[in-house]
Amino acid sequence: MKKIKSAPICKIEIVDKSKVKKAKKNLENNRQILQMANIFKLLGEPTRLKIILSLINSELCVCDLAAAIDSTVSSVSHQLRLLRNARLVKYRKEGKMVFYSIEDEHINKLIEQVNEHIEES
Amino acid sequence: MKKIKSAPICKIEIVDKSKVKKAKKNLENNRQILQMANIFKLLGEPTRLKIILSLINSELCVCDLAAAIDSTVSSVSHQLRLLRNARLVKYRKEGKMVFYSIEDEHINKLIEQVNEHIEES
DNA sequence: ACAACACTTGAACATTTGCTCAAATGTTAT
DNA sequence: ATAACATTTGAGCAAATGTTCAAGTGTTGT
Repeated sequence: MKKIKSAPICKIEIVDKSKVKKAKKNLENNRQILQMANIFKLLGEPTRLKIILSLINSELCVCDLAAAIDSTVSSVSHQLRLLRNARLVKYRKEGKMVFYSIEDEHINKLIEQVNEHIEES
Repeated sequence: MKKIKSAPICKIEIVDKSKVKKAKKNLENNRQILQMANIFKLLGEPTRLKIILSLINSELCVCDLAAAIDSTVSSVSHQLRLLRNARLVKYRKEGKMVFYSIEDEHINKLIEQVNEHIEES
């Protein structure tokens, strides 16, 4: 049943070649995977997640965001830049103030999904 | 000259107190937020995300997983432990081999949601 | 023009974290 | 019992990352 060929990384052979092949099919689009990982990573930091959660109800200026999540304006601004770049939040300028809000409702659905997962454990 | 208007964290006052209050309401359950962030963080690393994506079609043993994502058995095993702890994957022992699979379908839905977000940019 | 303000940005620092290597565990076969 | 094997685990290290502090940008009001 098992075949013996020269070992690549593991010492053992691949156990089920067809399953590995199928699995690799899901990994073909590497650029997309990195993009997905980046979105998840951004939501995976408490500070940034709190920013997102704060923005679910309404837009907020940077200072109010800092107050809401109990952080500093500088730290929040740094994180907002990352969220902006990934199009998780958008902003609107009004005089010297900048109001941030959530870019689209996929984010809200992501939050809901994760909550469902958590509530079951 | 300096101007002191009862400065809290920012020098400025909170601009919209009611909105900040609402925002804070979403942050009350800190334990839950940390749990959510942890799930996102786990999916936010390319290696781990690839593991999850590989497991979408079928269960795989550790060695085949390593082959699928082009990594080492040790590295994969380390990451699997984290995914196991967060109940993102489950496992089944068969002799000296261990087969991993996805714990529940919320994970698949998370992946779908993120893809929808990406496809729009 | 000047100062105050809301926000952004860069650099330095400490912490976190993923990978590698080596050793350990537990299972199966001889 | 010994050997081979699939997987796990711990320590060490380099790279990534979040926060802080200070300086910079652009806008408003005097």
